[in-house]
Amino acid sequence: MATMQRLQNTGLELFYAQGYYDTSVDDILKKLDLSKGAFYYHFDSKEDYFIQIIQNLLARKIYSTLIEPIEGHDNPLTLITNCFDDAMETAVHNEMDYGCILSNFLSEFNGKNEVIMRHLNEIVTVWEVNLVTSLQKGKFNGYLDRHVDCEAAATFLMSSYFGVRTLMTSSAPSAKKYRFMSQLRQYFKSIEAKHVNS
Amino acid sequence: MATMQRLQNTGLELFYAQGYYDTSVDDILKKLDLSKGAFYYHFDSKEDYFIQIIQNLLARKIYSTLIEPIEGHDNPLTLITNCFDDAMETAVHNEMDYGCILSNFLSEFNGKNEVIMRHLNEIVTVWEVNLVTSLQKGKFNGYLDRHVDCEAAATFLMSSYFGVRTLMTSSAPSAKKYRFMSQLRQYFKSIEAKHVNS
DNA sequence: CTATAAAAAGACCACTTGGTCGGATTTACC
DNA sequence: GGTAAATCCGACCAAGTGGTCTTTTTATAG
Repeated sequence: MATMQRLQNTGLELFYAQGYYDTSVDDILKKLDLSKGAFYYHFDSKEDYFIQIIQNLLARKIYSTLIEPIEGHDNPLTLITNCFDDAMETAVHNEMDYGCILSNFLSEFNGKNEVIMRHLNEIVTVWEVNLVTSLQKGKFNGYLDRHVDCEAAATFLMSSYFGVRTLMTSSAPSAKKYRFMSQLRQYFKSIEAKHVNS
Repeated sequence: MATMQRLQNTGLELFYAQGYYDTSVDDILKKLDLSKGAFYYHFDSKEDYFIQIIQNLLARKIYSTLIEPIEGHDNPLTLITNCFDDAMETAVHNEMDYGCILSNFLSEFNGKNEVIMRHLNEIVTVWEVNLVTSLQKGKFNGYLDRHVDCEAAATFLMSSYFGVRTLMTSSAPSAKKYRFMSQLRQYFKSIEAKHVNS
């Protein structure tokens, strides 16, 4: 694999595990047995390096785990339920789970680095837009109650997901997941279309 | 005010705004016009310093804003609604809002410092216990539906609050708050007691 | 084989980090 | 006033930080 790819991959790994400010360029270089020269040949600075990681790796990761799974014409509530369940199940079985990458970076850079924040917020917006669209389509297709505020629902869903991933890291992730999912279903039941059929 | 108090106060301030690892002892000392000697006379280390801040300031702060307001014999759903609304309203009007302190620290120290994590988790647990108790009492008093899983509801509430506070920092905090609250009420409507009266 | 550029090495730099320590200065108390 | 303890100062240290720069290796095309 090309040096640049390896640098980005282990960069994301370490930044996720230790945070951006607590991970030095030397840490990454040591792990890959590379030199300063190799690093600064490919990247202008640590910040430039991180931004490229965001765009190349983080954005795709969020897309494949949180956005792509909810695209489709089925009931969005079902899709979202399964999507969250899958994502959390992966976290439960991951011994090195440190919460939602995106959420962690948001709180790490908030108020400290505007440039990086813009890139992170872009990803958040993409997720939000896709969620809203999915919910609106679901409403149009008769899965959701007509009175549901889709923007509000999207915000609520994103919030709860970010939060539960943080909470899962503190203790008993499996129990947290189970409890969260039960209440998510409860919430979904309250916004799904009341079937006036039969 | 005593030096030790000043150190702890501005310490919490800076750690909240810039994060623990990106705030140096010198930063704090410079802001207070104090010397290294003063600092290390009062505290053994930066970590010891932070732990004392957690126990003396953070714990009280969480208690007064998130725990104490939901104690009482009224409808817990109303109390929680008002509590969250107040906390978020304060954040909206705070130009220097960086999200929920507790949530931020959790994601910063997760997987990096077990000692500090234990102290943070303790606060989380206290919050959780109080929420569960409050909900159970509400169920007993006929405010909540009999089938509600109070532990699960507490996890869900904590998650969503942590998450929305993170989301609020990225953009449009006021809108995020409004949307969040509307869906929180929606959720609460689904777990409140179905009044079979009249 | 050779010329040329891409890629990587690693010594080096100025600066910051958490932490130490001997001494100076306040403060409290007899 | 004297004295002892509490408080604080600030020079100093080793280890690390992001970043630069010259040199060497490696690949590639003629």
